[in-house]
Amino acid sequence: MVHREAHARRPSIHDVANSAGVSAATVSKVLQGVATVKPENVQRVFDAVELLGYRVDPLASDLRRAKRRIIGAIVPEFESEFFGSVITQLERLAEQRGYALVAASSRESETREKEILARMHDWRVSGVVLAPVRNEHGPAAGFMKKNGMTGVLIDRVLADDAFDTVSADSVSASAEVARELVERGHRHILVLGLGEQAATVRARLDSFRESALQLAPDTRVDVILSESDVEPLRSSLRDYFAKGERPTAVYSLFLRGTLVALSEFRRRGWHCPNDISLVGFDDAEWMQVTWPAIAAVVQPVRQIAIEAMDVLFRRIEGEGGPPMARLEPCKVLMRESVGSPGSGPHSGGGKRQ
Amino acid sequence: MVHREAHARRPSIHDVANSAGVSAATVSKVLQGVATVKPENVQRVFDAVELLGYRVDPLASDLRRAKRRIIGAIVPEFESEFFGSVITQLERLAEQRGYALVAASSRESETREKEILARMHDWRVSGVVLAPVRNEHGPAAGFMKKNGMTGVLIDRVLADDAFDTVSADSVSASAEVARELVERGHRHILVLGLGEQAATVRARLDSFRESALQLAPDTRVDVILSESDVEPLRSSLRDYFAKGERPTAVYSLFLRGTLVALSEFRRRGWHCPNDISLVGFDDAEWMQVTWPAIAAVVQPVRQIAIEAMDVLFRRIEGEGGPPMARLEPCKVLMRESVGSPGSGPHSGGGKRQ
DNA sequence: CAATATGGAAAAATCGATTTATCGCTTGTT
DNA sequence: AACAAGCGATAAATCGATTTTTCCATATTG
Repeated sequence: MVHREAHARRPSIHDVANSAGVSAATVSKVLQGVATVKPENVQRVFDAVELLGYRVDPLASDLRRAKRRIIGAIVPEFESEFFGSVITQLERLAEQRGYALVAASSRESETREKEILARMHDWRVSGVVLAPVRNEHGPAAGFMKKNGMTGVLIDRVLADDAFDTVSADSVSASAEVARELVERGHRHILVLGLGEQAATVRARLDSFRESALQLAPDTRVDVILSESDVEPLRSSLRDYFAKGERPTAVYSLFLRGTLVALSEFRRRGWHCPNDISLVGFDDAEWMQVTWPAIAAVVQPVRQIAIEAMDVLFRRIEGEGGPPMARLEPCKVLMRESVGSPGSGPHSGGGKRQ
Repeated sequence: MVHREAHARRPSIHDVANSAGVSAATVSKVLQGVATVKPENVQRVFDAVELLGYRVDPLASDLRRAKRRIIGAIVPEFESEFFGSVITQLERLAEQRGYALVAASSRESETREKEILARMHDWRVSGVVLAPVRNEHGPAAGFMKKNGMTGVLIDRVLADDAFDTVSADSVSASAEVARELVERGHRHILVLGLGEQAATVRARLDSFRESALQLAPDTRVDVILSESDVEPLRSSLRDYFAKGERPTAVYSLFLRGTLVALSEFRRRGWHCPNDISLVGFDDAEWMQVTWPAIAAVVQPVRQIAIEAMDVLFRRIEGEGGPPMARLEPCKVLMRESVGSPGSGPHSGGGKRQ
């Protein structure tokens, strides 16, 4: 009985109107809950909707309404746990407000980032949550500003004078990591960072160094800045160790750095935490099950998403005022990969001189 | 000079028409490359487009065209590397064909899966790539069939009589894992599977068992089927070991199982591969850098995405014929977590009796 | 009882495009 | 010179909704 409907055209509001014996305008009003419709007609419309299995076409609807109930989200990649959960949370929050989330990945390219943004502008999205590849000054942000788009920048950003920003308070977290390491006796620490996002990385770095030096002025902090690709990173690290450098701890400011550090340790036969300690910025599910469990700074993903959506919707609803820069606190989980220096075979034997 | 444009309404095709001194129809034709327009007018239109910064509204355009150039993608979660790359690839392929990809996550809920599908139907997407939470017989697939949507099912599916399917050839891969383990001397193997996706898991299991028994009839294959949540899985595994079971190898059919197995080993002080060997279905970036590197079955993500999009677009373009079921070959990477049994302290001491 | 107010619904305009039908003008044919 | 054909372009219809305007009854008022 329902069979022949399978391939028929979907019913439009006019089909419903015909079936109910009223005008399309009345159907629209009923579905939007306008009160000035006779109860009898309301019933007829609902019956017709039921009978035909009608559902409004949100895109056609939005076309007339001028603003589209779509939020765009742009992240550098889908593959990571972090951005994966960011998208999940944003999706949840957008849907809660009756908006659809359209997600896209810039694949770590600023050019693509701008193209995607242009496409979202074509789609007339109501707002955009952008996790920029690099920082808040990229071409994408420029595009948004130029075209008067409303948007929020998250993650790899500092305070900005054009957009609201929400990010993890990696500065405080880095200070805390410094404290944890120094208190355990580490005085020679290597920090791994991404060279591309100058300002944010610098902030973390400065915070880390300052905090470490304040607690123990004789602390030596080495820094390797690299790209996100595995290979260049790996070779910088290899060169560094080949020079004979023997830090007692490594703090990686990004996930892939943690991974590469770990694999370099492995290649050299060093074990955490006996030979060297390791802390990574950004947590991952595997870190707590490997041996040793890897210490990590956990970003408040959920909170970042909530705040971002919150401020975004306030702007969409027309709230004015200067851009706000939110920093959400991180949690620092000191797991087994961190210990005191000097207990392992390698650091015991050949102390840095 | 561009300042006051910032907050103005976006130019429509009529604005371009006015500016160029032609009709909207002509503008449309020029932008679509229809040849029957005087070169002079073509130029005027392009100039006006340039001047106003006009871009077509793809949604309004699609409204008239009847079919929308949108592909929907539904995956159980965004957080995993696997589905993350699936989405990335699908996005790439859709864009290549001039379509936009709209991705959503079902968050491992069949109810939500169906709701999302309904929403995509509301959006009048041209096609859907669905990675079902459970299998090809869920309510979502039913919905698609009932509403005559064109779609491809991927990942957790077997051949289906209503939809094209593309998935990793986990059956052959499982047989290969069985061979690798048996050849190394393993005769007591524990397999961890997800209980929810009965058919697919059963297929892998049967293939594994059959292959193992054929090579060594005295092989014992234990099975634990669990949900995807960490805790129930962990406790089943714990109970199993508490009973005194001492398999020499574990083959986990899903990523989280691998993770949990690893953490249980750790808790008990067992090391891979000396005390027990471990192979996981599904590879992850961290697996090759931890110690030991974890052996894994690598799914052909890229190939799955390519084939899925390929058949999807053929169907969109109207190609008929019976549904096809594609299986893409996996790669089995035997890393350090796999060895021969009987060399480690625990298995050497208390052999299973 | 005529004039006005009002409630409810239909008709028409609109959103931003595409597509079809139509029209005016030039050119070619006889 | 008259008519058909063809080219280019425009007007109008359309997609599926929402919103504004109009309209017809009935109810209220003077």
